[in-house]
Amino acid sequence: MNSTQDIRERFVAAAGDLTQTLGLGRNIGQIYAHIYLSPNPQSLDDLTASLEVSKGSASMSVRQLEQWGALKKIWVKGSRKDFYEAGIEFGRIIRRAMIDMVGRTAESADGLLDESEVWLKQRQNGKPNPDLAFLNDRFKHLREFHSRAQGLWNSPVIRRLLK
Amino acid sequence: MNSTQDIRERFVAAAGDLTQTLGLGRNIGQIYAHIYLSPNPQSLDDLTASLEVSKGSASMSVRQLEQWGALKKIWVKGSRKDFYEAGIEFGRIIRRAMIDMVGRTAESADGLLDESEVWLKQRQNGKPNPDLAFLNDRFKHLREFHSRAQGLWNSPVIRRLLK
DNA sequence: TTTTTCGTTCAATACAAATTGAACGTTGTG
DNA sequence: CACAACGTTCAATTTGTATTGAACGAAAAA
Repeated sequence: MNSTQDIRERFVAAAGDLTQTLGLGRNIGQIYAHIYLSPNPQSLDDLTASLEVSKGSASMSVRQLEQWGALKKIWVKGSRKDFYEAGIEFGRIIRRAMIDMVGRTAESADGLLDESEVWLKQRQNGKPNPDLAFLNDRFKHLREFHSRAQGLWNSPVIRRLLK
Repeated sequence: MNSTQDIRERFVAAAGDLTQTLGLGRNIGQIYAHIYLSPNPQSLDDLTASLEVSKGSASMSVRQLEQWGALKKIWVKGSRKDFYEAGIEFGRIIRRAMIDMVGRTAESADGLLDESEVWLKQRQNGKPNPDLAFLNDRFKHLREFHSRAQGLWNSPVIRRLLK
């Protein structure tokens, strides 16, 4: 490694790989890493120049990162461009990103569980049914884990990190 | 919903959607959900019949789920097929899956951080350099979060859930 | 032995999502 | 006014990866 620029590029690449494996694209990670390691606020054109991404992609990525609190828009007098600097509260950022990504799907799964348990209760009057009993066990097990996970998510320990 | 089979199918679909948005394919979620909700151990052929997936895909998905402890191979006398039943320790499963997926990438990022800090220290002798100082701050910030995250990951609260 | 029944592999394919870039609306500028 | 400098949008394209299916090897059955 010869210059600070080399370090930056390696971090940008690493962050890109990370967000890639996480299912977000490469640009998200690269753009955030670049701005996080830049002393000065960066404009869209800075991004398209430093990283090699299209302006459209930069615009969309920046907006998403902004929604997660990962970037903040900065006013710079004398220029009518939008500049961005990095938010550094990783915990809050991660929390918002997770909610944004799996939130809807998870909630829909929760709803299905509720619905299924109601349906099951309505059918548990008559003669004993092994199949219904088995499903009932599974749903109970799901509920227990869901409850524990919910509790953990709201626990002080987690809140301290993801605050 | 008219029968237990309908419920199963809806859960299979929901699980497929969930693993899809998580970046794993649909099959992983569908296969696990199907076996989780099946009173009897299931063979590869059962899977290709119930869900509509190829045998190759079922074989690979089952192996991955097995590595995460999400499925256990069961011997059934009289048949030379492999049968599987569901592991129900979600916490352990999730933990293993996370390590398996982001582990390598995260470790490589850790290594880069170590490497960069060493490099930075070597250059911090001479005259004060604002650029180096800024990078130093960022690395320090990264280290702090990394340390907190590491601590949380190994905390009793988390271990209780992901055990 | 030959034949069938398994599970596995991997190159080809299909699919979903990320990325592009041209066209557009808006707002400042000369 | 016309023109330039922005950021945004979205259909088209590219990219990454999940999924397929034919070919294969192993092991039991006939």
